Amino acid sequence: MKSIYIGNMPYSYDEEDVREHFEQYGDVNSVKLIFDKETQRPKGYGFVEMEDEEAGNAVEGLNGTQWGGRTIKVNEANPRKPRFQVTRKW
DNA sequence: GCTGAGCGG
Repeated sequence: MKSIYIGNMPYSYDEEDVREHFEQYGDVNSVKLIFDKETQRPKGYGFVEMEDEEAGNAVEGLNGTQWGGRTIKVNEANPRKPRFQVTRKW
């Protein structure tokens, strides 16, 4: 499983919209969009979890594409704090 | 109710 970073999204996008884009490349395990904890406004970026191959395809296929008129950024996400990553698949 | 760098409310 891989985490994918999505940036520069339109603020109007929600997790369902993101999921639909990524499901063209495989099964989406989870979608997480980041909101500002104080104002509750979307920060315009988020994360998607997919299987490794499908994640690669999705990154290749979706990076630099236009979502609602905005060119989004799609990349493999940085690993989070190691102690919080309890679910490893080794 | 807009805005626009960024890696997790």
